Amino acid sequence: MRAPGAATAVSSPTGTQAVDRAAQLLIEVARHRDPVSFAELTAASGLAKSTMSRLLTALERNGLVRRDVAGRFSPGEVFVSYAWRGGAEADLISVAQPVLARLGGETGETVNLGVPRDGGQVEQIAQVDSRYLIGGTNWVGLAVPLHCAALGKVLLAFGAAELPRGRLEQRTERTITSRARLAADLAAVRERGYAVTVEELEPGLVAVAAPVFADGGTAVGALSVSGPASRLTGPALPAAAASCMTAARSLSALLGYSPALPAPHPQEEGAS
Amino acid sequence: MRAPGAATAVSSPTGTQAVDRAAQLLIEVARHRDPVSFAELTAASGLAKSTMSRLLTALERNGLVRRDVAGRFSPGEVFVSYAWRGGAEADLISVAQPVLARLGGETGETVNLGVPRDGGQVEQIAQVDSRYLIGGTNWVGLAVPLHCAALGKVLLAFGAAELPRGRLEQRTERTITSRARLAADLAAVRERGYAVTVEELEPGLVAVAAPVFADGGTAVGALSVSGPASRLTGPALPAAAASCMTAARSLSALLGYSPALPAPHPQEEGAS
DNA sequence: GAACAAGGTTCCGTAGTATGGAACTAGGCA
DNA sequence: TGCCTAGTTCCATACTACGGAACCTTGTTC
Repeated sequence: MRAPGAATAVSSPTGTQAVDRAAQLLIEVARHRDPVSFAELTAASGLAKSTMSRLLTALERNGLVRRDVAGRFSPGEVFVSYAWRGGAEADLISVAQPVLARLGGETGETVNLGVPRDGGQVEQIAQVDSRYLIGGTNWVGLAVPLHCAALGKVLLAFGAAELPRGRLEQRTERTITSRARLAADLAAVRERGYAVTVEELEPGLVAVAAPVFADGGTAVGALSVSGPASRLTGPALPAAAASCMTAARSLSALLGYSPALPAPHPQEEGAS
Repeated sequence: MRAPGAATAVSSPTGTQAVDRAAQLLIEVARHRDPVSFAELTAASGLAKSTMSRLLTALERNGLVRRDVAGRFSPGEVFVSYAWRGGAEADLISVAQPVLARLGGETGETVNLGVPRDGGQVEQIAQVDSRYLIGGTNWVGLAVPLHCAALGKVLLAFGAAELPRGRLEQRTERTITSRARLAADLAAVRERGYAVTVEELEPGLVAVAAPVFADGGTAVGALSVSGPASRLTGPALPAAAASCMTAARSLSALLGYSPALPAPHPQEEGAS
């Protein structure tokens, strides 16, 4: 049990070497979009072939990974079953909660996590309330049109949602209802990295939002900071946006997104 | 390291005791719809508290489980990230492939795996071809209306899809276009456990389909056997249906569905 | 068609690591 | 305040996981 050529001495006096190694293996497999080969895993972990073989066999026996005919590994039934079970949204909320709370603490404004819904809408699935007396009411469960919400614009800009056909509803006099103007706005969103809506959804309501990426660079949701136009004005707006982007990046990192790899240009073809 | 009171002697000379135990723990957590408590896990596994504590800490450290404020455990970021990444469909296909192959071998007819799609359609995502010269062409990627496909009827009957608004398209003269008649048919589907379409989608095409449940009893897809009306007639039809149901049950079991628990009545309120 | 190479599995002696009991700590309750 | 439940840390023990080497299987080269 000497570890002479081990890649990095983990220096963990935890008493769970085997489990840790197996867990890392599992993560490696789960992270990859395509099946991973035995050799790749061996190289990545720096473990002996024999150890790899034992660990992978154990994971396979338990249904945590599967081995295709070519001998490459993908996530097993346990993962597939989990994904189809549909409980992932509830778990996303609790993964996100601490991040939301911190963003709320920083800005003092209403914070929301939004995900795309069928029918060209975005639904708020988690919220932290404003610390002010005047602020957002409870929006959890509420779905609003994509084109006039900061959350929605982010989802559109980063390819997490598509605009429905038909006319764009004019919620206020400042709502963008021209697809051309919206496309230009979305380009700006991609450029800046965040979206802004100023009284486009409701008079007096201002919001900023930033994208949340899952592993692999897919945008899966967005984080927003909303408040009354009276407070979110002047320098407060970009400040809130900066906090929002930082929080969104933290959440993305929690979901395994490594910003190092691709580039924040997931969707070039524009929105629908 | 004696295992005196161990629940069941695993009798595994595999050399991966710790990993196996951790894997079982992880599965236990992933299977449950609600967070699981430390005590429940200890009881379920029969392990010592100290061992549990170490294993759970290791899993938590690696992001495979999370611990909420009450100390209960849910699947961790690795699972959440996997689920949102969207690769689960590709994995479902490969999990299902062996089951499809066996069903194809048994019946000789075209076998398909279908999942619900937006817009009231069902898409075939995997297929095994008929062994006959006349049989289904390649339907993978093809989406058809729910109400006139056996796969679609199953999805409707078991709550995996909803009928879209608007008129039901009349594909053939035998297509069911009355919502009342369809509802009656769906009730029969629930009763029998499988759906049948006789020339309702295309003249000469007969199909049977049975539901696939994921862990927790949610219907996530359906398995079908299709062939020309000339072959799938008389006793061949219920025979194919029986094989189809058996295969669907196998696949459900692979996905962690335990038929023992609830009851095959996931949706009482009818379709849409 | 035989020798070779690559990729994985099995075997095996070793000692490091995981083990369970007990002691310990932290809350909740009366 | 003291008891009780729930979980973590400590520790000596010996079992389990370790890595190297031999072995097997499959595909490739000449």
